[in-house]
Amino acid sequence: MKLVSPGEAAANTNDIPVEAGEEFVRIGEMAKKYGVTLRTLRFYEDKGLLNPHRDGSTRLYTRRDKARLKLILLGRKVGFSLRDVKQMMDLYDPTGTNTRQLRLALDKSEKQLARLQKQRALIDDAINELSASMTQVRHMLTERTAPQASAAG
Amino acid sequence: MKLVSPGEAAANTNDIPVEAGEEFVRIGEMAKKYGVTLRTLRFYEDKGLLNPHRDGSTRLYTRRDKARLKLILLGRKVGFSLRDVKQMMDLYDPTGTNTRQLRLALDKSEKQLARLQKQRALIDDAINELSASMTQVRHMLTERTAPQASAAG
DNA sequence: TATAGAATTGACGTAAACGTAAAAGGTGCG
DNA sequence: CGCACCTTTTACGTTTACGTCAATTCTATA
Repeated sequence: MKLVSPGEAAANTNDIPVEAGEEFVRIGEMAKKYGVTLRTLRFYEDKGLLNPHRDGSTRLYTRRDKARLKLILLGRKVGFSLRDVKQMMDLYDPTGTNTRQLRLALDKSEKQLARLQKQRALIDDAINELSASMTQVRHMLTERTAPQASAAG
Repeated sequence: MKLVSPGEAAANTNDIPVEAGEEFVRIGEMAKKYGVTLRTLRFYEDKGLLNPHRDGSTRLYTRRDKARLKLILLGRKVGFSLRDVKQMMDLYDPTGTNTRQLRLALDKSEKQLARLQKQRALIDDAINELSASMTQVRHMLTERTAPQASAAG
């Protein structure tokens, strides 16, 4: 199988397919296009999140893989683990309504949303405590008075 | 060295010191009092954050150790690493004004505050994105129409 | 004394998401 | 032809803060 001519923004010596319908991309361009490393793409594949075609041993990514990768990255952005993402994607059925998949996604999303809100609360707490102790420390730095138990060992 | 009579809220078979001035506490009570595990206390010691006395091989914690532990827990609460905490505590000098220590603490605190605020921003982003995609999914679940690229694989 | 509970050290395991090195195969360009 | 790149697989390393045994010892109490 032979690939076609070099693409647009490619720093690739090898051939790159940017032709018509079948759009094959190799790992290098794929990585650049989505701001991930080669290692990451191979890792995702190893975890069953991606399944690029092969030309011999060379990975060839299609827009299907791109869509999946987008989902993975979105999932990670909102705090899902790769396992969660995989679990949701594994339910995908191109022939159905994907009700089960959607329900699972919604379920996980609700839980994740709760986690995120809890996290935000924790961070707010931390910010407040930290600010308070910073005030303390500043006092101790300006006034040379009685030391509180704020930054001493 | 012999310890004294059992303490207040102790489920301890062994002796526990709750006498006058010198207040020695063993690892079990220490852990309960601060809501950490034995493993944690030993770990902190291993990392040089705590230095309890010893009765033979038995660790004996004083209020000095309690103060340090409080600081460690506060540090962790606001997101400092144990290394940071140690670095700050190592500068403690009971004979001086601890200016260096305080400055370092303030410095680290400012950076940590920035990190926390960045984190909060990220979490807010995540919450927004997640909420949006949840809305999408809900739509897809109620209407059986054209599937967007939101939860499909 | 037997037993239960507390303590000790040592050392491997865990989680997540890759990083990084190694050793090697393919390929176009000059 | 050979170099410069791209790619491959394998596999150990990293980070942080402990968890989880395991084997052993110490002590007090029944």
